[in-house]
Amino acid sequence: MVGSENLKKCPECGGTNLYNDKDRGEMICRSCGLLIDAKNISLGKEWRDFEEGDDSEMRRSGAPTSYTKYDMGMGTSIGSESDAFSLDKKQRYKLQRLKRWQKRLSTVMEKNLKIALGELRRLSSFLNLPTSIEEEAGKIYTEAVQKNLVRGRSIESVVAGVVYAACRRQNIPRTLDEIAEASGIDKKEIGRSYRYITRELRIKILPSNPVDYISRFASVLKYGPETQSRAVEILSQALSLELTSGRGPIGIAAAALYIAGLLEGERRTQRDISDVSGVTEVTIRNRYKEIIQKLDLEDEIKKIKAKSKSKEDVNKDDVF
DNA sequence: AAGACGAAAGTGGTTGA
DNA sequence: TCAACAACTTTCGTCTT
Repeated sequence: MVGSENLKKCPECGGTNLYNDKDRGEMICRSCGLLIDAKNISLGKEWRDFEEGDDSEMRRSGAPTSYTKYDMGMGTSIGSESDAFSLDKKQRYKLQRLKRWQKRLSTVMEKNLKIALGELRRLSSFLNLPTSIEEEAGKIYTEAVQKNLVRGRSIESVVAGVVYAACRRQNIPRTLDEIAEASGIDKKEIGRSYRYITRELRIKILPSNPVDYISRFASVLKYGPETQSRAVEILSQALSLELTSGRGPIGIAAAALYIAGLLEGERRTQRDISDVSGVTEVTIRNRYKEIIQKLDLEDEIKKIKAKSKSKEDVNKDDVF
């Protein structure tokens, strides 16, 4: 069973060496780096069994458990009627109390989870996130509810924060701005919930890698594949020179793209890049300056600017 | 006129006493 | 808990293309 994805061609370079990154829900051309189809949403875990022969391993009854179902597809209740007969008075009382507690807890929690998971579903489909992220976000949210971390803040803001965290965890970062726009929640509010939840649940999140932003920004800005790979190259050099420590990864990615655009003759204004990336022109300029200094690109850029200038002159001559 | 540049003041978060 | 601090933003004037 050869997947049909192998038959597709890259619209940019015509190459057939495509890489279907299921975790990210992205299709990437291996020869030119073009992001082909970001909406190619993966279904995450494959739980069906297509191997011939012994399929008993994979046979299931019922739906797969999922954190995006509020009770993971299962219900739990403490004790049954018949249990109580085998217990003495004291134990029976204890059991009753437990049952009452569970009922109260679970109804409050379930109500919360139902709303939250609905919102989560809406958000992640709006943002075109793969189900693996929805799963992880659901899992984190469930934990947060169990530890009473949602109290005092809106369900929506916590969901947004949790989605942000899940994206970061899977190295498919979305900017806070994007999530803010999709959820209608203030950026600061999302950041607050995000920090609170990750701190309280001790979720380890590595600082995001600027490279993770390149393909998305580049495709919105309609940069060609050469520019993209040039930007990645610039990034890795900047990374090894430790230009990046303590700096916001988005600003670095934006600057690398800006520089790559200059070098490859695909000029975009700082404003364009600023709009897409959500960092200001000032920050792009600052990173830009730092990077071209440390990478000795100043001369090269001067040359290119001079060249484009002389080209304009030539064009003027042509007119007359 | 639009884009690029940079100074100055303001914002929100982190850190360390 | 508070102040110092770094990164980033906002705003604005100036220079360049």
